[in-house]
Amino acid sequence: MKYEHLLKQHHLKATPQRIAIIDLMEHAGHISIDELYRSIRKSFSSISLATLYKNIHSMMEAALIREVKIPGHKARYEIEKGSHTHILCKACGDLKDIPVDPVSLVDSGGLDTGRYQVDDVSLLLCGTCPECQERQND
Amino acid sequence: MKYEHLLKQHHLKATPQRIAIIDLMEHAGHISIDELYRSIRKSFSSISLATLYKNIHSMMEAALIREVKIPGHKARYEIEKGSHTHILCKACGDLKDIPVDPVSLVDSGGLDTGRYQVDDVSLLLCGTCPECQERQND
DNA sequence: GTATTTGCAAATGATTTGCAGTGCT
DNA sequence: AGCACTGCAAATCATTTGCAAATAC
Repeated sequence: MKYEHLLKQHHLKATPQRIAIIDLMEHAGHISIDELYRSIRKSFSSISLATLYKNIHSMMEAALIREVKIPGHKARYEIEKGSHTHILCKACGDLKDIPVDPVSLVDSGGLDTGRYQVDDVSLLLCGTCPECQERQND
Repeated sequence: MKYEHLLKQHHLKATPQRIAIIDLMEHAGHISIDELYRSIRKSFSSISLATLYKNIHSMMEAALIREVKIPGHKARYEIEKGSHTHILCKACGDLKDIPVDPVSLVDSGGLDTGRYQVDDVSLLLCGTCPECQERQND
């Protein structure tokens, strides 16, 4: 199983609980703790919230997943997969990825970062998705 | 008093508590609820945490302040003053503004936002500040 | 004068912790 | 076998709420 390998790469034991977490996260894209809890219980009814929290924590330490924080929303989590941009619909709350590397955008924009050594950039666009735009025209 | 005017512009009553909150926020730049609470009590010892929460909430609704969320940190709040960029030092947690408008950066970068209607952009750089870089060279 | 705001205390919600038992490697 | 992980319950921390008294306009 591929997730087993992914976990071991990051020096974490491959428990069924962790595999289920990664599996759901992979398919949901971005997911909050309580969405994760509700979904995971459908296939793994004995899992506890504490286990979820502990694993989210250790997987973040191991840099296997990443926390995405958005004003006005709960934190969501995504599998770490290189620098990309997020776009949020303020109306329906949907969050999507855009395959644009913010690092190169900042570099090409010639942004002056003073004497800071910058190693990570996050970019979030907020607006209205096509579906919600239509809905608002009623 | 200028803050009184600012509050009324946003249709909020100018109470001493609110003026003190804005005053501190203006000077601190970005501040979390509990930093705010600890600081504000020095000059306004009777203020309650509930009042702080209620006011942060109404000032956000009135778009007088803005919430800044950062992975691994508590939310901080800043006075709303046009689009700008944030830079965070991972080592000391210090957060600064950079006078660069992310909207124009995105526009000039020709980023494809599909059929989204984008009206707000936030950009966060993470790295190490000059002071912490030196400290790490010991 | 009226509607809003404040501060308290209690309620709720979110996250963390300790520990005994279980399971991965 | 040994150490890390799980699940439970309890502890802690963060935020919200209800309400009576105070205050802005």
